[in-house]
Amino acid sequence: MRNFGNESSENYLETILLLSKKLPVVRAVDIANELDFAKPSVSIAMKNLREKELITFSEQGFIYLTDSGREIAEMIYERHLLLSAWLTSLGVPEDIAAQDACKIEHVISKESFEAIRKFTGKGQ
Amino acid sequence: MRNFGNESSENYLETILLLSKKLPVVRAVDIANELDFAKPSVSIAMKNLREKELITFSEQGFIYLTDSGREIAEMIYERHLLLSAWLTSLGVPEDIAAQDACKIEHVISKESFEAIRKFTGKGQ
DNA sequence: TTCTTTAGTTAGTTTACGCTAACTTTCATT
DNA sequence: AATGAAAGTTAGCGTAAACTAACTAAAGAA
Repeated sequence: MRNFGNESSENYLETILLLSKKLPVVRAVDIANELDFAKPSVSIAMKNLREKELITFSEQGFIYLTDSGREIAEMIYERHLLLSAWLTSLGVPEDIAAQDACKIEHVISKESFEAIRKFTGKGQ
Repeated sequence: MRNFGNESSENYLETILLLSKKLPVVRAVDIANELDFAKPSVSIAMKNLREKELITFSEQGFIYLTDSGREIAEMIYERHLLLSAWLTSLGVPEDIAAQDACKIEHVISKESFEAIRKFTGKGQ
């Protein structure tokens, strides 16, 4: 039952990807606002992500995904989109579907996700 | 992203229900063996569950679900069975389906679970 | 130029939830 | 009766990940 540490990191990476689609640059404070976390929480999380080489900082402190960070972020984001679309198609209200997708996306196996993808026919 | 404390408790309650179907009585050590946790971890978890009035202890130290504990345990167990059957039906290997169900069952909303149940037609 | 706001960091706290080491109690066997 | 295994508990540790308080540094406005 113990947290193995991936979930929180995955969530930050996904949020960075999301914000990079909406904003010209991503700063720690943007992430804090998006996730409704305190600034120091984000600051420390970014330090950890940088140590794991999943993000880099520009001179001005802007945050960018590395290749490996982007790979994780895109995987999670894809899961998020597919899972929430799927739940919505089953009649779950959009906001609840999104919330659930946000949880499931971090715990589901590759195998199960691929099975759902094939099943929903939204493959590749 | 913080753990709000339910997941671990739910898992213990589900395990107690499961063991009560297999064994004449359930002891802390049986739970420790089933979950592959150390005895003190279970001891402390049981103290917490008792404080929340989700289990009781007999004189001999046997563990029983209260009505509210059983309600949670049965809800989670039902989710487990349905989710793993569903994933298996999509072609996910049984052990992986069971593992995933074990995670998803704790984070999915009532709404989404009911939607899946209706969809799979195994409802009520 | 000085003052204020904004962004980021550092230090230290909290809660959850695993763990080991070491203790007691009970019970069975020699 | 003594030994030893099994069950449970207590005390204390470690880690993850959030938090607040309080600092620095940069940038804009009076």
